[in-house]
Amino acid sequence: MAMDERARHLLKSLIEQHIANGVPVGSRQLAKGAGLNISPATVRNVMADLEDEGYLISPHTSAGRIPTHVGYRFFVDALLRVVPLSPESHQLLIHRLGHYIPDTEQVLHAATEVLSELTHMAGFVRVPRRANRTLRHVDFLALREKEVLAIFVTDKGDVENRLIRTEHALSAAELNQAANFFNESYGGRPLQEVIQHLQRDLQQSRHEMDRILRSAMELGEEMLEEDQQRMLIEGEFQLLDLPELAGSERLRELLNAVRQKRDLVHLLDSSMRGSEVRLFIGEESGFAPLSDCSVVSAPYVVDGEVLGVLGVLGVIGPMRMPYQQIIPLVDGTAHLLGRALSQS
Amino acid sequence: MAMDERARHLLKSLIEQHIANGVPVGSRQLAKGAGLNISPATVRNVMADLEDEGYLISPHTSAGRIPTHVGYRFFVDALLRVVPLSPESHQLLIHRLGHYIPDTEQVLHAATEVLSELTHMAGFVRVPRRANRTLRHVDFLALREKEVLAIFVTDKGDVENRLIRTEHALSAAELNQAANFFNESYGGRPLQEVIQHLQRDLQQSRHEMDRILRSAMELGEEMLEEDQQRMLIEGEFQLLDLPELAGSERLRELLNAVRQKRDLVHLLDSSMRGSEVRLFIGEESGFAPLSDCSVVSAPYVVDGEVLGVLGVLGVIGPMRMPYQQIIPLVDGTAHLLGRALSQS
DNA sequence: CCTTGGCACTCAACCATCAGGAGTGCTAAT
DNA sequence: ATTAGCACTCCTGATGGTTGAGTGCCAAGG
Repeated sequence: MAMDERARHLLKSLIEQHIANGVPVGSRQLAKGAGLNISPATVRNVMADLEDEGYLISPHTSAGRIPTHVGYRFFVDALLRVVPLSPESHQLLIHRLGHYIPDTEQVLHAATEVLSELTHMAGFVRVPRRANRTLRHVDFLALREKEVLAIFVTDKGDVENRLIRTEHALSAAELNQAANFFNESYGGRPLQEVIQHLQRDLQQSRHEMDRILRSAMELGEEMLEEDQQRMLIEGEFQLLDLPELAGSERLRELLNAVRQKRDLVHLLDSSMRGSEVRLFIGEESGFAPLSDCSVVSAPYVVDGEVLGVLGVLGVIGPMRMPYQQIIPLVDGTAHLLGRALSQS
Repeated sequence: MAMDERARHLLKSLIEQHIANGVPVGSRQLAKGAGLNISPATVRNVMADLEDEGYLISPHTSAGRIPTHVGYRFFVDALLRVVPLSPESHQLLIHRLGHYIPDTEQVLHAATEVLSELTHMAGFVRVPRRANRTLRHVDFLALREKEVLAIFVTDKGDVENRLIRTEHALSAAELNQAANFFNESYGGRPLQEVIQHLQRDLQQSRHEMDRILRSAMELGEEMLEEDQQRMLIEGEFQLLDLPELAGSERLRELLNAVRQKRDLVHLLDSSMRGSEVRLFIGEESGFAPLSDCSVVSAPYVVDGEVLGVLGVLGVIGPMRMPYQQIIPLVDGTAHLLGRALSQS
């Protein structure tokens, strides 16, 4: 059964009130706040219906009603009118992300921080996948007697390094030769391809220099793996003073879960397809510690949609969050971050 | 006035009981627990004296007594007998830090984690100062049209990189030449010296290539500065379920302070001189958010005392912590970490 | 049929009261 | 100097009544 126009209005008003105050909303309050000229009794009838249909729930007999996650979902899908970003927020965003900063890390960090600051919730930025990186340059340096430092550089400017122990001392000349070989054979080729090649070629080889190459290959693998997992999070502590979560146990779990990041990363990667803001409200995330929270995420695109690189960012907060403002904020941040990382 | 032998014993017993249970200790309890054959009334007299002298305090009229930070200080200085590390803990330490891992970051991380795990408190490791690093190698790579990636490597295997925008496109040959010049002029020289030199030489120059060198110099400066501030912290959340801090406000402050790290770093650097475990109990740290906490820290030495490198590590927890076990644990971790980082 | 006032009912929150227990300080006797 | 005894304080938990917000249902009125 389709919902009554009036019922929709009341639901909307109820959720807005609850978002604003955080307390359950009663019929008297709602009747007044909704601006319709109807009595609390009528409102009660409507509320009872909404409860039957799963949009509302009553914490206990004599305490108004609060939205369920189904209610919130209906609210954001059908009732919510997103407001444009406030000028101050927009200014701040531009100021922090609007101009070119060459260091990727720094930009990602700035984005995480600004999300957390403006929303007073936990902000996160998933480090973009760079599956299509190509190898730009490799160096092998002899640091001490039997230690070689391998340095990998990709065309995107990612640099990764690792110390490798060797069984015999290797001369600078030998290492140079190996690096040259590496650069000539693999320079400019996709990292993934490089690794596959190496994996085949070095299968049985036992030569010392090949051991170095193999270690180097492992390093390359790490580079691909690592950013599979990386995610910046800022402002988790803001979650500490959300009254709805304040009760001990769940909060600990949540913070730990956020710290672990693993499942979170999973959840978010699924939301990377598509180019719109996405919401996970309460249980919708299918991830227990987040049952009381909502996640608002948006993918961002670096260097064009086709060959480009994708990432996700967003915020984690209570279900009761001001979606009208949070959504455009997350959206705007995603656009700006994408642009900041794209500029050549 | 020197403290009575019996008073000392009672103070010791009281603090031990309080550390074990977390609740204020009354005269009856204490009389029983101390093993002396005296009545609660006598104990009360002694306790009253100890309170007058500032070692104890009574939360309210009819609730036993708890130690003040002065009491704890006297306890650890004069009464505490440190027990040797438990075999299990020792095993775990050895397992996690006992063998050589070439990657410094990884070792530091492992140490932080193991501190937090074994103590159930927040563990931290201050990244060692490497003021005496020398420059090992420099690379300049043209990534895109007008972007140069500068890579610095020190003799200790630290690698740092930064993207530099240039006004004109520079050829690979030009960059190579610059890098060669750099490596030949400065390779093997202390980083600090390199920077000073560059600062003098590049003062007025406006040539594009010199701009790159100047950017490179700034990168070098960052390398020196950065690890001035760096510190790893793990397990802050463990502090969440300390009943004594559970009360909201202070905890938020503490977590934020820990997050900021700045003042903490200050505090710890002061404790780096000397080679022993050091304790800051409650207000002693002179750092408000830590008023309810104790910090147990120990310096660690990498590559020998004279030319070596110094760092600090330790834990942050409630004043009421089992010092007898925490102290040797922090001490042991410091030794092992020092050794793990020293092995060639 | 929808709306509304009325009414009985429920329940959390607040408050006061009370008993019990732990602990203290003081005093007087040993 | 030690200790038993005692009066006193204060926290804690249980009990119970009151209040106020809110509900559900019903019956009357548009």
